[in-house]
Amino acid sequence: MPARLPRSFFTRDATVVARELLGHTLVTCIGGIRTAGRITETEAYMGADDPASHAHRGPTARNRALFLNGGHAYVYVSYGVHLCFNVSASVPGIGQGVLFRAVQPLQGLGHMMARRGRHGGNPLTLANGPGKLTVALGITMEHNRIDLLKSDLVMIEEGTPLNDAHVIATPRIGITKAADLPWRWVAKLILPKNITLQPNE
DNA sequence: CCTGCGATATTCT
DNA sequence: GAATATCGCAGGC
Repeated sequence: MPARLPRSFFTRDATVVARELLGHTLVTCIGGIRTAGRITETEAYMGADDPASHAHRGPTARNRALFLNGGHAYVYVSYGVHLCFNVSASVPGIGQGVLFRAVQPLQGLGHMMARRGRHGGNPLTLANGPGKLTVALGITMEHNRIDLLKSDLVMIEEGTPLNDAHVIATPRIGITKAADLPWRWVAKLILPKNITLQPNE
């Protein structure tokens, strides 16, 4: 079993954590079922200085997890329907975090497919979005605020880091404020449909 | 292939 | 009342 990423990985700025998370492994062990995915798409939210961040206006009942020490889970309901999974970054009192937007299924494929129901048939679209990823991995609001370095339910294990040659930085998705900042990172070999490679890339 | 829209928690005006 | 860190469906081409 690979080692977990250490606390010092998560206590840095969210922009650094988001970039460095690519290639590592998001693991859940829920109901005795181990599922895992390679992290392929992340976004950084820089807290007080970032108008697109949930933490921009300070702590609330919902966003409290973002202000915990780096390495804690922040799970929230998006558009009243979907769950999104984040990890807190930086140090206690600073509301930074990283949104997980996509993973490549690695372990427990059958369980992920079952959790996704009739949409689980295609491995390429099993966990390629923030709402899909939480369903596939079995993440719920019960996992909000847990410490990913201590919990046996949700954890981040060491994988294979990606070189800059294999990573693209782009603007974040679905936001209107600070929409020009390139704080979304995507593993190049698994490109979302709205990205196209140039011939010399 | 594409575009429009419903669902509806939480926060802000 | 309006906006939002989304997804899947319906319908048109």
